[in-house]
Amino acid sequence: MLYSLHCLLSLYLRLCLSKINVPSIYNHRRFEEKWLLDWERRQLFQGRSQPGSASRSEKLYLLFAFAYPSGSGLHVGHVESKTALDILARFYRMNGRQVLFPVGWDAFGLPAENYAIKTGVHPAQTTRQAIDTFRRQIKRIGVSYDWTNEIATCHPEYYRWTQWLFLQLYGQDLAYQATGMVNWCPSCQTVLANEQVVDGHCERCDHQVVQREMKQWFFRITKYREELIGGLEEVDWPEPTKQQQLNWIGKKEGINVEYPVEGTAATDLTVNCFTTRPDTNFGATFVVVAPEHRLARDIAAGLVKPDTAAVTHRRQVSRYLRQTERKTERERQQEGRRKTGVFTGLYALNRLTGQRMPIWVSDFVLRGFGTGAVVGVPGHDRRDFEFAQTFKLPVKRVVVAPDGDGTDITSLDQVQEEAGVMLNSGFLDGLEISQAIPTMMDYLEKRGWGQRQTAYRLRDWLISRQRYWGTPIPIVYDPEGRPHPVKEEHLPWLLPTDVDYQPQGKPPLASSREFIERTERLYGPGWRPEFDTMDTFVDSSWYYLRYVDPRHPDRFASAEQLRRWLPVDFYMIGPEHIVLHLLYSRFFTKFLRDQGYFKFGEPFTKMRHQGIIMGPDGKRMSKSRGNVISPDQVIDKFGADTLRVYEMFMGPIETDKPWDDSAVAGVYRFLGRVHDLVSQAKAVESTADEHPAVQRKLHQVIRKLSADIPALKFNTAIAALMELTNLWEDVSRHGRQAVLARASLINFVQLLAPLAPFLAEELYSQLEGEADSVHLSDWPTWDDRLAAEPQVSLPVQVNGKIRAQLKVPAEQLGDTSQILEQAQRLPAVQRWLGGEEPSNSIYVPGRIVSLVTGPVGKKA
RNA sequence: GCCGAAGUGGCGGAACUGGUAGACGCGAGAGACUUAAAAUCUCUUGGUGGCAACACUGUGUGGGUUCGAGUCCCACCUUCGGCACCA
Repeated sequence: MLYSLHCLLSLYLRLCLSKINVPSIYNHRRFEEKWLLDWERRQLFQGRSQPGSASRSEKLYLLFAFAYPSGSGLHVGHVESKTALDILARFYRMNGRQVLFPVGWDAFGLPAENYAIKTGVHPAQTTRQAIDTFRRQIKRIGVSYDWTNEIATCHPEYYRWTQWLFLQLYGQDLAYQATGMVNWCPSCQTVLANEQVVDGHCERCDHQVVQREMKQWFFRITKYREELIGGLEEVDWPEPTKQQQLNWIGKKEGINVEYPVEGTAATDLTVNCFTTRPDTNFGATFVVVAPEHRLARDIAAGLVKPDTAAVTHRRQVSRYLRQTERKTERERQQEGRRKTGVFTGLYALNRLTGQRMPIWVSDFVLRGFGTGAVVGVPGHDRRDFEFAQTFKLPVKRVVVAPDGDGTDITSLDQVQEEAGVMLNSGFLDGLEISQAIPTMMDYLEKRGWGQRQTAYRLRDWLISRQRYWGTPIPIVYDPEGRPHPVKEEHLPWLLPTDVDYQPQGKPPLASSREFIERTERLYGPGWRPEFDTMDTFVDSSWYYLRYVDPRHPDRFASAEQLRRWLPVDFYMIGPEHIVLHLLYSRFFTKFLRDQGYFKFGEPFTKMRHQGIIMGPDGKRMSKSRGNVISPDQVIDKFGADTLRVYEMFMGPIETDKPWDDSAVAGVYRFLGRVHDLVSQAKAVESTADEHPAVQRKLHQVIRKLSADIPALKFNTAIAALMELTNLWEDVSRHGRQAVLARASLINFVQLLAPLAPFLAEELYSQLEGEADSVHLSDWPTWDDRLAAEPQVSLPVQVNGKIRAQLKVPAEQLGDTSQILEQAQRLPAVQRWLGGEEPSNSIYVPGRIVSLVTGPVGKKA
């Protein structure tokens, strides 16, 4: 019964379908899975040497940002950039390049550990599950990764080299221990990374985070700060990204000016202030030091005593230091720009003016930048002005603003920071700021009052984390507490498994008996391991090196493979959170180069960013908003090719764009038409018999895709394919009439291959049989002569407005005088010229004709 | 506040080096097929006026350069990212 009903239905359907023009027989389910298994079985993209013509020599290393396998799986935003890179990989393979396209997981990290604290499930288990999910989802979208060489940072075979890298840095004194301020959550009893501090509160328990001083491990990245600036000139990166790196390094040229300190019995006391604007020093009226500054501490400790009211000042300063120390991040943020501070009772002598400048302590001065002391020029620095206003300190004008305002400065908007001419400044009077700065620097240096100095914002990298799920720091302490490197033969220095990762106020590793016993067994009684693990940025900032030789047992990668593949030719990475990762990666690269492991100093030759795919509501996709689109849903309904082509068609890869369900259906329709068109196409005998317009379009499209794909302009590439399809359909009256030769049908399918690899493979197998793969075929070539339009329609402007079109055969496009004459004779042009002779005639070959009446050189 | 990016139809977007603004897709409207719906196909689709030919107008705002400006210059407005007392 059911069966006969089904038969009737399908018969009916077939009858209906035969009546309408294009019976859509495209069904992705029939073949996507099949080709996936086929590619895997034939190991099409595995290993680092693909089969193919002998010309496959030039290497191409394509790198996708290291992915953290989160528990919630992939969403369609991840698909975009993976697909983009996969298109490049497939395109370049077809173009004879030797392609390295590896995959791996940034598998250590907090989410898995937090989940473990909540549920008790071991992070290794959740991580493995998450990776399995990611792998399955990525395979489904047809990304041609080399899966046999997959890596994960949580595998001992990976992290032994992370530890090795630490030891190399340690050996060169670039890894060191120091006391530093860290974010401490009193409720969770643990240190938090900066990213875990949201609005001054703990990300997990919402408790206020406090600053706490702890002994920590640092990497001396600042050693490379100049090279990290200079190297940016060598690379092809988006300018804003370079700018962000520069801002982060924050190089500032200035001068340290030394002021004698007065008002105390000590005679040789000075205070050293860093400034980029010594030109305004005639306008300096006070000095401020950071609470951590030595002078402030000495006063609080009673080591430096002001001549007058010494006890009061000491008491006030030490109270202020205690207050600021106790301040939470939140309190500082809430304070905003409101200024606090106390007078020390001491004065700095401004030797330019002979004036005594009161020395204050205030926490708006940062200890980590410059000298931790600044000279206050309230007339020409907004911050200094606010401080002067709060504490009623004098304001003096030494620059006339470009608008000529030379009156007393009484409001913030009068504070002139940028441009102007000096006054009330002795020998600087009348000079522009830009000239006054070097003049003053020379003057101060000549007298020994100051010394030119460069300041940087970049600090050394704090890598210690009191966390479980990370790479153990390969350090052991002797019974006296002195650190020693773990011996290389003891690597990998395994992460213990018998730990209690509930927060207890000490690092989770401290709870492992095995870890301590292991250390004592290998190093002696009383020895203890380092209990901290490394920042996961350490793991993820050298992975691109391991990728070239992921199974090498004795080195992080062999010299041969490093030489062969690096540097990375193209890096695709999101625009957010890139500053640190890129700085760290570049730092490691420069370090290992200096150790002689390779020659290059910049790891990523070319880099581009992908945008964010927003939900259908135009907002960022998130679980709580309920606007997350999963690739699995889309693939189930429309197939992986539709998902890929749609995402590439949405717009430029680097911009943010919203998801649109009905546009997805549009792409599905397009692929359906392509499928039907090709699979039903009858071929003409030879390319000589092809329909000229379709043939021309095909060659134009081959040319366009050959340029658009390497330029990542996938949206216009797909539009071109649609145009070709539309034309082909029109001309062939929907697939019934042969218009192209077999060779051209194959070319069309090849154009499709990088973008819609499943459909292309299916159609290719119909045309060529199943023995070959379209993905191993050679990218089609075009013929410029066949692509040329035989006739061009030239717009003709009269006085700047288009009034007519002139049809010109292609071979006559170079004949300027004839074209101008013909254009002038067009009826519409005659009408608009109104009988006048043009005073100016312009012909831009192949583009436009422009005729102008009236006086030459003037607008009509 | 500072640094950066971007503003084009109802929507996503296209436009080479200053040379026909709106390719391609979505949506919408009308029609064909159908008992009907869906699907599919055909046509129309920036705005205003006109039966039409056609004209005017139009790329955030206001100026400018040019035969010609979405594109270049100046000023401003808006939105989105990043940093945030960095001397």
